[in-house]
Amino acid sequence: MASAKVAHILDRMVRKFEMRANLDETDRAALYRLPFEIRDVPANRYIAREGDRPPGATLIISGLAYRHKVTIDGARQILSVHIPGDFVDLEGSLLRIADHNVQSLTQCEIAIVPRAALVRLIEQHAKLAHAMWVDTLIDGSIFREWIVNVGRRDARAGMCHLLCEFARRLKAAGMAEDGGYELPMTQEQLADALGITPVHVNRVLRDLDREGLIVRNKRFVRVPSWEALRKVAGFNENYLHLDQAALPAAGGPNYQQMSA
Amino acid sequence: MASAKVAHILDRMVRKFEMRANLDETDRAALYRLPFEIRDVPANRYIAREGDRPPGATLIISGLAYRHKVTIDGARQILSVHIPGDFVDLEGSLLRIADHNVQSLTQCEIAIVPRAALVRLIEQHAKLAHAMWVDTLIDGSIFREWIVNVGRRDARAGMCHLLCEFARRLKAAGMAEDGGYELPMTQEQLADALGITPVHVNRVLRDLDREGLIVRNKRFVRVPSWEALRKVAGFNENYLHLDQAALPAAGGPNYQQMSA
DNA sequence: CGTTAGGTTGACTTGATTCAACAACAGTGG
DNA sequence: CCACTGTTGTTGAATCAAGTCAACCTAACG
Repeated sequence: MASAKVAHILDRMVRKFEMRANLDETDRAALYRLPFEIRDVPANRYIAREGDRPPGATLIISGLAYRHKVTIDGARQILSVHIPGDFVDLEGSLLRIADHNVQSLTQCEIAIVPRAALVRLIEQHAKLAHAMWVDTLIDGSIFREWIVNVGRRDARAGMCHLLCEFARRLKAAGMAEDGGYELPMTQEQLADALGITPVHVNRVLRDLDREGLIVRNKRFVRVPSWEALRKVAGFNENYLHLDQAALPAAGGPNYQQMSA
Repeated sequence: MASAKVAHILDRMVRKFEMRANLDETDRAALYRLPFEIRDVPANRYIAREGDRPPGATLIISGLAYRHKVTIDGARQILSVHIPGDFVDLEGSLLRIADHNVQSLTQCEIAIVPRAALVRLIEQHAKLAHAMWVDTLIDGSIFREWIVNVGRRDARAGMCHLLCEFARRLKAAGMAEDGGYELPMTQEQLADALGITPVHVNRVLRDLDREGLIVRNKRFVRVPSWEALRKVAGFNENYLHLDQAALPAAGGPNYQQMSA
């Protein structure tokens, strides 16, 4: 396929799904043939709202976005942060109703894929459906880790864990160097991700800085020792399933070994 | 199919997946033809362990089970509670490695479905794969609500929310009357689900009881006014997606209306 | 009938919140 | 170019929700 040779706006997404299942050339071509509409979104705009039934699924092309919910008394909880290549509301297309909000974190380019096209795609390409399902499973795994992060880690450990997760995911996406990265969130957003107050975020970051666990320069965070940070966080990256290569088909070459 | 006529051990699971996609007779038959091995599990036993690669997926036939993770310093966080008809570790079969533990809450009957059979099933029955995927999406939605529950609700509201969720899910599964239900967890387990201490759980329950929001008799919880409890919890059941009927196929009768 | 798991309560401590003030900075418009 | 404005970040002091520690109670069970 010619489209695979030149840089394409859907490349990141395709590359991700290639890691989630054994796609063949037909699958890849179908992905590249998906219709979509590109939209530029300024920072902090709603992309989908709880209760909505959006017209299509949203794919992040560039920039970052996050999911969140707001409690009855107005407190916000951030649920996840998404990077280019992520679909942020498959739920909206496959479930009846969106159960959470999606908002742009930075300025974003997004692609809206009409629900009809997406549904057809997964009906006609079992491997792609499988890849997306696996993606949903990994999302679930990350949600679980976040439950632990807000439920059972104190602010300090929780913050370090969040920093480790960002680092690892941004690096895997080729968006961060080893030395550190641009933290894409305000302290208020960090607070809403950790289930604490912005004031406390500030104090925790200050203390981490004083201890030398991180070095801040504006929003750029340099980490002198990942080992030290991971230790404070109790960070184990298994839950990100970054190694998730495609599973062999039933009866395939690795199959015996796996069921043993 | 004869097997659909008499009570069958897989009925609950089949009924659930029927709600998740438009299954046809072939799909249903394939589900009933799944090979499995029944196992009796006493309360509080590990069913799967973090880091494991279990030989198959575990389906709960009777009893309750829960997922949990343990932090580096030994604190436990419960991630979800599962009822009969739920697969509790599809992750184990579709991802490389289990990222959390699964334990029986009460005495359980479980069915172990060999990974091979499951993989074949989803390769040969796109609708079943779709149903399971939708199920994974709903699991994800519940995880998100739990992030909110531990992150942004105080102990009192969190407890009420948990009580509402159990009530609603148990009722949907025909396992609770309107008046109340047998709370299946110890106070320590409730604490681990809410990210607080057992002592505090005790005090919160005592206060709710004193206020008349709940009436306790051993572990049986009677709720005089669901309305009142929902209000304290800020409970909105959307996230459970209980109405999740099967989505129409692309081009099906409801399709126009939906993409409009 | 002792043993153990689960539940209950009080006294004290602590991690995090609240409130309030102020500093740094970017963008905007006169 | 500078004053004005809003957002983000920073800090101290007081307060509070939840944690800790420790004692004791109750029911189930071999």
